[in-house]
Amino acid sequence: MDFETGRAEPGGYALYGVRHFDLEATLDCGQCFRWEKKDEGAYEGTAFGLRRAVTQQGDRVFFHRVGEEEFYRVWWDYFDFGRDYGALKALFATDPVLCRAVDYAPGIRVLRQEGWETLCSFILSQNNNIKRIKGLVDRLCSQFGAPIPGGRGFPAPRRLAALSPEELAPVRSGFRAKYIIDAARAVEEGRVELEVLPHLPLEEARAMLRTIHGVGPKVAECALLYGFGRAECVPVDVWMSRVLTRWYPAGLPEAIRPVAGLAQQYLFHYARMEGVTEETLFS
DNA sequence: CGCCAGGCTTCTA
DNA sequence: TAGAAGCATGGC
Repeated sequence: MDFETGRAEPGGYALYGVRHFDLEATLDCGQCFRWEKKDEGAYEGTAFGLRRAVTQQGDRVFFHRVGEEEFYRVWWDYFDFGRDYGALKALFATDPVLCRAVDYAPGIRVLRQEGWETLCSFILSQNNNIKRIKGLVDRLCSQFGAPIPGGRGFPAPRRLAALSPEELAPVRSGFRAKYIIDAARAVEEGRVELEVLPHLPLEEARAMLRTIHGVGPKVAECALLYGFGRAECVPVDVWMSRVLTRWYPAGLPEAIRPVAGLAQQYLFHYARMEGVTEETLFS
């Protein structure tokens, strides 16, 4: 397990002896869009209808205004504590390129986010950068999400299915508005069953998601990996495409394929590291 | 196949 | 500081 002890303390729930966990790298590597770093260094965000703050100092992670019950019901899963990242990284260490990528950002974890929110967020993400995606998700929630203590939750499919593109215009999502509406209607009408996506044979899960207008291969892989727990899914953007072409022309090693999506997260972050150009990276 | 569509951020001159 | 590039998908 990736922490030694957890205990309720005044004001929240604390983990001690946390390993393979870098809050900043995890929340800032393009997999989630509803967390912001506050001035005091805390990350404040919303997931599963809960607005919370999390801080990390070394190997201590503190969940503000969280009790033990909520930690194990919500945040344990969200931060992927059910997975042994020590074992994962031992596997990745067998591959020289992955070894370097993991060393570059050893505390990255792949979050287990809510499926519907993840699907919508990655529909909005297409042809966009992280800063703008955060703005779009924020406006979508503040205008259509149900009130929760301290903010708004992510709008339910039923709420969005009833909207027209004109009503979604204040979100300023451009041509993606009609995609969000189709996704919401697909869920409402039962054309897409979110509950089965974690268990369906992978090709069927992909095909089901791609019946939604505006969901292509990249968005489908993102939703399955980040929102439906499908660790074998690999979103291939322009950076991952370069990584795969240069270092894995025959594909990722067999042993890594069941967790290829997690490998992807380290490789993607490494490939995009600051100050590195295509020439230095691929020389 | 190639091009364009919202709109915004980031990169480049 | 202006202008260009980039982004993922679908429609033509």
